[in-house]
Amino acid sequence: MPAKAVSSATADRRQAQLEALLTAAEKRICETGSHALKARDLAADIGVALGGLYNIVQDMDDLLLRVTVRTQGRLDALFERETAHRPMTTRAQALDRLVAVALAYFTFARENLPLWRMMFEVRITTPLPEWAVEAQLGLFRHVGAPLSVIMPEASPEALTIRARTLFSAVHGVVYIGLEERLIAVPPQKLADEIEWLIRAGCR
Amino acid sequence: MPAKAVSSATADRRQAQLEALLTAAEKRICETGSHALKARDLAADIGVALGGLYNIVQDMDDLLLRVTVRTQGRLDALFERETAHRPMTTRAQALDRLVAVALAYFTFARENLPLWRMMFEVRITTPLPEWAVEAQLGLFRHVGAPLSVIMPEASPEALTIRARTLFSAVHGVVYIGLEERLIAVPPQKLADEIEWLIRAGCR
DNA sequence: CTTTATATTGAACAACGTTCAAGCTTGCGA
DNA sequence: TCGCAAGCTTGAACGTTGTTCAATATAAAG
Repeated sequence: MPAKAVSSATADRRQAQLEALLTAAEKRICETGSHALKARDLAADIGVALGGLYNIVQDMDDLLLRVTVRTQGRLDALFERETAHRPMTTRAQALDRLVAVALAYFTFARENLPLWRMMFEVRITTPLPEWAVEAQLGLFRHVGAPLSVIMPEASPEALTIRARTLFSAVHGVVYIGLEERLIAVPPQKLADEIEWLIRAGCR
Repeated sequence: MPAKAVSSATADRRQAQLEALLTAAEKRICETGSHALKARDLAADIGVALGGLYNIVQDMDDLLLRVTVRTQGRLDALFERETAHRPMTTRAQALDRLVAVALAYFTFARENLPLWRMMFEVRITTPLPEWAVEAQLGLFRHVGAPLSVIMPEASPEALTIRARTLFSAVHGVVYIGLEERLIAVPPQKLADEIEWLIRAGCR
C-alpha cells in the first residue's frame, strides 16, 4: 500500500464517516442531552458496527471534543455573520459591536442549549490538542477587536485580559440565566442585563 | 414498632451513616475528581455493603446533590465569616463588602476547586427538591444586601435581577479563569479583574 | 424467649465503553 | 484475469459501572 496517499478512497470515506458520526452525535445531543450519548446508538445511526467507531474516533472523549470544536466553529461563524458588517471606527460603534457580540452569544446559547453546554462540560485529562485550543482562542478576537478601539491606550496584554474578563462575565450571566433550576428570568430582561453589563464595563 | 420515633437508634445511625458517606464522597472528589466516584469505593470507605448505599441515599445523583448542597453551605458560612463584621451603612462600605464577597467567592473556588465545580456539574432530570433550591437562593443574600444599599431607589425585583447579574458575572470570570485548558492568568490579576468588574458595575 | 418487623448483605443483572481475533474487502503485481 | 497480501470491518467478549432483590442477620416487642 502507498504510504500516505493525499486522498485515497478509504481516507475519503473515513472523512465522510467522521462527519456522519459528528452529525449523528449532535442530533442525539440536541434531542436527549450530551450524557445520553451511547456508543451503540451512534454506531447504529451511521450504519457501522460497534467496534467500528474506534476506527473513526479515538474514543468517546475524542468524539465529544470534536463536537465541541464544531460548535465553536458555528459560534465563530455566527459572530462573523452578525457583526462583521458593523463599522468599528468610533468608540460608540465599537461599543455597539461589542454589545452585538454579547447578545449573539446569548442567542446562540439559547438556540443551541445542549451543544452550547457541552462546550464547557468536556473534561479532558490529557492536554488539549492544538486544533482545539486554536478554535477556542479564535473566538476571543470578536471581543478583542472592538475592545482595542474602546481602550486604545491599553497594552496588548491588558487588552487580552480585559477581553477575557468581559467575555467571561457575559458567559456567566448567560450560564446562570439559562440554568432552569433557579427562578427563570425572562430572556428580554437577561438581554438587557447583558447589554448593561457590557456598557458598564466599558465606561 | 412505634410509627415515627423522634430519634430512634436506627434513625440516628442512618444520620451518622449519611454524614460518613458525604464526607467520604467529598474526600474522593477532592482527591480524584467528581466523575471518579464509584459506588463500590464509597461503600468500602464507610464499611457498608454495596447495596447498603441505597438505604442511605436514593441513588448516586441524590448523593451528588447532597454534596453540592453541603458545599453551598460551606460557601455561605465563608461569606458570613468574611463579610458579616464589615459595616454597610455608607455606599462605599457596601461596595467594599460586595468586593469582599466576590473575592471570597474566588478564593473559595480556588481552594475547593473540585467541590466548587461540582456545584455546577450536577444535572438533574427531576425538579430540584426545595431544600436544594433554598440553599442556592440563600447565597444571593450576600450580594443582595450590600446592593440594596448601593441602589436604594431600585425596586426589589430590579434589585434581585441585578444581584443575580453581578453574581453571575463574577462567577463567569472565576469559572473561565480557573479553566486550565486556556492560558493561565495569575490569580492576583484575576482578583484585580474581579474587583474592577464589581466597581465598574456599581458606578 | 419467641415472634415479628426492619436492616443489611452480596450475588446477580443490565448497560456501558473498549478491545481484538477472525473474516472480509480492496487494490496491486504477475 | 487471477491471486495474494494488507488493511478494514465486524461483533462477540471483557471489565466496570449503578442498581435491584431474595436471603440472611439484627433489633424490637409481647
